[in-house]
Amino acid sequence: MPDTRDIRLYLEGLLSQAVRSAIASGELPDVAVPGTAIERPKDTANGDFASTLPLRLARAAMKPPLEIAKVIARHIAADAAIDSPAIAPPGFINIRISTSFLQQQVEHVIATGPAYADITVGAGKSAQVEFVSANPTGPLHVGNGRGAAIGDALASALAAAGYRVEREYYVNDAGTQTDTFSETLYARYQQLFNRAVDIPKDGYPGEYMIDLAREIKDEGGDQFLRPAGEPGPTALGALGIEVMVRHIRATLKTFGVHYDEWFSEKSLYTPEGRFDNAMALLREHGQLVEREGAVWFASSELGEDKDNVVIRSDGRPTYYASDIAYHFDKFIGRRFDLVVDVWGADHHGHVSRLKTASRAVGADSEALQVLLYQLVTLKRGGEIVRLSKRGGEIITLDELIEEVGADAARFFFLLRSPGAQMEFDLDLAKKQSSENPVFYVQYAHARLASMLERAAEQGFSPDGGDVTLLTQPSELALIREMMRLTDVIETVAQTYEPQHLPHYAMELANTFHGFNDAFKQHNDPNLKVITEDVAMTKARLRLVLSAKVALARVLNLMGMTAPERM
RNA sequence: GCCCCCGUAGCUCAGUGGAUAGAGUGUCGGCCUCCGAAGCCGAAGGCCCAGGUUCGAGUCCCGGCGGGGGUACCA
Repeated sequence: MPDTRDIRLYLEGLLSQAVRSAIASGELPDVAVPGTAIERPKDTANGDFASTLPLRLARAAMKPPLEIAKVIARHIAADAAIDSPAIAPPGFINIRISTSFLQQQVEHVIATGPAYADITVGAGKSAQVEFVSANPTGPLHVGNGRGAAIGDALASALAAAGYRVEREYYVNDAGTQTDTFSETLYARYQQLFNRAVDIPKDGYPGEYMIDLAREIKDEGGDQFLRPAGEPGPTALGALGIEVMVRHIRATLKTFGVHYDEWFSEKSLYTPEGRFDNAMALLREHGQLVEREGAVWFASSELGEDKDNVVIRSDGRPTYYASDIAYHFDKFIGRRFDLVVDVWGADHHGHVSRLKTASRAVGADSEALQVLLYQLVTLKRGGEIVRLSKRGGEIITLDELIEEVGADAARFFFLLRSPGAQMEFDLDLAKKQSSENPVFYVQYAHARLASMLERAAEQGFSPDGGDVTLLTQPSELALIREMMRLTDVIETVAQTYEPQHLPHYAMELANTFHGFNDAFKQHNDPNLKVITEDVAMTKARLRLVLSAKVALARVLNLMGMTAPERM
């Protein structure tokens, strides 16, 4: 018998066998059969799975869809995993999973444990998810938090889907923003020694630059001070970046994000390094042209609106050039099968030309996926604040975590689809109350945990429970809901949209609460988990244990904790 | 101007071309002598406008309207 992971494939097999059988018997004309025939009906009253195949075949078969449905349904072989199929107008075949199959899934979930719902669609391919990658010229802000939550959950989902996943942060420690940062830092540093200097016009006005200068002064004294009027030492800028990266790492660690690789932009520029390699390759292809004293990538010949500068007339490479070299390293150097870049939507103008450039240096055209997330609007006390790193006042990710906690922040960030602008209501996220949906899910986990604990106190253990005793609608509904996690993981891995995780988590929690309170609703104490019926109690504890495993898994995928008590 | 994202319930948002469009929150009404009321059950309330494709459109296409973002030898 199949299990949760392959039930859909199994049913598709049964279905296509039935179609072949119907054709062989002459009851169905020999027509081409489209794939992906099994879906999930919205309303489970219509079954656990359904096929619209008859509707799709109707035209080619020249028969009414309902009639086709009848024929195919009749040819579906009897199988222990399903009850006999039903048909519904205008031409659905509805399939209900058998009770014994559902019961067995409790054992399946418990047996697979923390790996429950792992699937194999990734087929062991290597995938890299690069996310946040904010310039180390300031602290992470709330918008970066959205990128962090999305990227990390996506990476987890891809891993669950069977990819070998690496998480990466691209550190922009080269380029003009770094220079501006260094100049600002040196100005702040000099101010601490009572020199009357202003920060550069396009510099970073934020207060954190003063804190950073002070931190460096406290550690290193006046060693970076140069005679008045002279530029600051390059070592100061480098140290500033280093400290800033340290702060960013600390913030992300608090947020529960762990990277496999912190990739330095500067490392692309070693002699004969990636930058040289990538540019040499483009030059070989005749795709670099010199014009107006600068070097341009002839991207318009590859379908872009216009050419883009890769090396400025002053000899310094552009950000675009760095990114070409960086992606050359990802695809050609490190040979990732799939690369997902998670970017803020303000970078969207860059997507097309990066894809073009990646292809030009030899990457497979489908291998680069850029996931854009729209900007975050903050709301506090009804006031709407736009996020801007350049503006003096920002709300940092640290402050957000401090205020609402990492779990709540992650949940809220994930709840919205990346493509939608989101409003982050600080007042709501702060509330440690029932208005806050994040607690709903964690509360369910805590109740599952305490139920097992309470049972243990009374001498009951799930060990040896007989799952075939689980026949109540509320019990079977909970199992059905647990089974959906594999579908959710597959969807996230295919669409790169992790909002399905929190939504599923809420539904699973809701189904559990329904199961848990069924005895109240039906006013039937026999529906309680812990009763005097020892066999029934053990069976239900087994279900509770499996539900806890499933809920913990989805919380874990979202990077949230699964509390034993709250 | 051109390009991208978004318009779904009072509010914040889900919704792989399929069956009666969902959740949270808010409003109203029930439920603690009951394994955790951070909970459960119920009610009211909605697809921006106008065409098209399809057996079938919230979903795809065209055109409007509205909000946001981009269009640098910034990143």
